[in-house]
Amino acid sequence: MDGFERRKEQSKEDIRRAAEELFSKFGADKVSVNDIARKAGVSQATIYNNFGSKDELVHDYRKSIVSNISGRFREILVWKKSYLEKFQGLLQSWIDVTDRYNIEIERSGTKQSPDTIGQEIENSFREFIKEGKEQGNLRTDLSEEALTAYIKFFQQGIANNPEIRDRMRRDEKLSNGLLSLFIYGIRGQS
Amino acid sequence: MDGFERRKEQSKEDIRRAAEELFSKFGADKVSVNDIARKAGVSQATIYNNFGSKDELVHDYRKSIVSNISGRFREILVWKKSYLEKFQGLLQSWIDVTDRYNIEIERSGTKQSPDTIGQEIENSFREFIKEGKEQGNLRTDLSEEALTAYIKFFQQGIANNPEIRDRMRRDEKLSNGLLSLFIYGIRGQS
Amino acid sequence: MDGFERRKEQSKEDIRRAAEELFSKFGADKVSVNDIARKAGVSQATIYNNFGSKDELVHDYRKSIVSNISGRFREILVWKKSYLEKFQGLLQSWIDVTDRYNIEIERSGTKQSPDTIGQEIENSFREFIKEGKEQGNLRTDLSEEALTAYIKFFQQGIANNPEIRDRMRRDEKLSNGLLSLFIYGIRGQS
Amino acid sequence: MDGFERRKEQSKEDIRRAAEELFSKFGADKVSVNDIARKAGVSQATIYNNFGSKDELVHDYRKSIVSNISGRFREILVWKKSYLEKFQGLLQSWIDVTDRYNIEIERSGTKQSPDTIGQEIENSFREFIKEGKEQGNLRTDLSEEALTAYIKFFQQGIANNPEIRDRMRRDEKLSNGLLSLFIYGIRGQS
DNA sequence: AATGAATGAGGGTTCATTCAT
DNA sequence: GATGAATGAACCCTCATTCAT
Repeated sequence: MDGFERRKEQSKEDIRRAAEELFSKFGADKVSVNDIARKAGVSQATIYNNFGSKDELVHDYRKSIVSNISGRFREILVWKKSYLEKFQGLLQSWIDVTDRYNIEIERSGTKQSPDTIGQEIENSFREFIKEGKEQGNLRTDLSEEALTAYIKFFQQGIANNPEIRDRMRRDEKLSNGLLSLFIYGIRGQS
Repeated sequence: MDGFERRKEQSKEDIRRAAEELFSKFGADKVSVNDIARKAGVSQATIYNNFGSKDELVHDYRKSIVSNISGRFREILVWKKSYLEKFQGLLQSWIDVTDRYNIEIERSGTKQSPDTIGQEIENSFREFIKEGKEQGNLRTDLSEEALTAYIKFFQQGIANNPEIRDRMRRDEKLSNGLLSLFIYGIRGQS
Repeated sequence: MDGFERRKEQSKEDIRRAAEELFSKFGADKVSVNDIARKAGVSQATIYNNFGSKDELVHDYRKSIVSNISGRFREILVWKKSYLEKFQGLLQSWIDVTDRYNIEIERSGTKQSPDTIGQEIENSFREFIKEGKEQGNLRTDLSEEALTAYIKFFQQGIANNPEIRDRMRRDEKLSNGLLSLFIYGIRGQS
Repeated sequence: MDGFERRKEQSKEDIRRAAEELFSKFGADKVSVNDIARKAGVSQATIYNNFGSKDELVHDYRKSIVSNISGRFREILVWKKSYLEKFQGLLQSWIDVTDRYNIEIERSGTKQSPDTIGQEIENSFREFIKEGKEQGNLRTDLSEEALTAYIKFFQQGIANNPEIRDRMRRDEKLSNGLLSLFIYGIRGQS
């Protein structure tokens, strides 16, 4: 990659970074192309040269999240550890990614592109659930559907509540408590 | 209240109703003041005379949700039924309200007002948890904080996933499955 | 019409007038909404309030031309005068309208709306041709198609050549010459 | 001409060709420099290196039309054929060129350069008219001005109405009809 | 000499808000 | 008190043009 390409990649990366920061802070809807341009130190036109449209920029942003998550999750799923430890790993990964991107769980019902992020997570967890059931780590009396929804609630809950994420990081008791709740429910281990 | 004031209240109520319908259908961001005015059959200016700004109209909308929820929850909390039945009642209420208002979980980081809706729900549940612990219906080994977060995840999960709400309504197994998961977690009843 | 409506109509008429002047001078493509707004002494938004889009404003402009022409032509077609005098009348009308609007003959082949102006003129002339043939004022050895095209060339020729229009107005000899050419062609009266 | 210059000329010719194709298809206004660059397989900057500005490129395009027409016309004017046949030849040439370049008749009032194409045609025809008058093929009772305008109307009529050109090519009767009209006018040969 | 990248100026359009009546 | 009309600021996007390499 010579000087030219480096410069282009530099700009593109600057834009990406600026977009990431702003999108994650305020949500893509609230961020204008102008905002991003200012933050990246380029003109609006440069953004269009590099990404074509705001939509594509948002797309790129979401794709980068997905790829980030996918990578982390794939790694964890092959860990040689206990099911619980893996689950903790997934949760921690999820918290990290969520924190970084301040992911918005997209509302369905709009004409937006499908929620690729949620989809990716769901797929990963689905595999995890199958494994858990097979290995006797999960209840077998419930449908995959119910388990998926349950896990989804957790995952989204973490995504949507930064203040809880915050407290989890500082307060291990809360972290463990939630994990325990997840595993044993509100009734607790008998 | 004389004729004038009655008419004024009439307009105000029309606006409120129009706003509610549109906000709940498309989200406050996607609805313009003009949209509301047309739907309410008044001029935009009338909206400003009555509410001062769009922000205040949104505020009003959110407050009406809160008061709606509060009422329902207060009723349920004094039911003479089992803890579980009450919980089911709360959940159902929450689903109903969520469906009606298509509640958006507000993101922090913006200059918006604090998430009054979530706050209200949280308060109600906090009381419910206290009661549950006292009556031995909930694990006592976990902090109120953890339990609150857990319940919040559930509540938001239902709010944010209309397709799951939908399936719950049609498929009692899923509904019961999720309730069971909530109560006993993924490990299941021992 | 009270003060309110008058004000609105005032603005709308101002905008129309400004648009007409600019469109006719530079062509709709070269005129921006901002140009019109400045000339009309209103904000761009006002134009959108009144016309919805630039396209509709252009539409309105073209429709007003058509209706202007139509009226004039209809009047002339019922004149109790000789065929030639009528033709002169039509031509003069056409020159006047063309001068006022500096009509662009739209290029076919683009996705623009059909050339309603040309269409209207053509219709009027078609009727005129039929009458001329019936009354023995026009050659009957030629197809209506050929005659229509011939007349169209004349009409467009006048539209597209302001400098000729100009000279025609000042120099009756040219005017009569062209009329004679139209009637007897380059060979001349035998 | 060494390798460098040859390559430069190559680029320049590529650009010209691309511009011609696009201008003639969509009109100079609707074609962006980028469009041309992509089609020519060069960078936008190369276009500026070779032509200085888009305006000059348009200029160049129009000049090439003029030179094309001029050449054809000059050839025809020295034909050893009847006046009518020559006229037919001119007309046919004009149709061909018009079809190839999809010539736009420029509107006055803009800051564009004068209509060089029309000017060139006019000059050619002026000569032709002089010849026609001298040889008794044209009426002598009319000013050169009127005759020129008459011919111009025809020429522009053909340029501006592709659908008529089309029908002329397929339907010899229309073609002959128009020629006859041109020669004998609407009154017809006595 | 050719290029990839960047840009300023301007395009059409929307919207929350204000103001004269 | 309600309204019709008007508006400034912002939004996304395009394009002719320039400049470092």
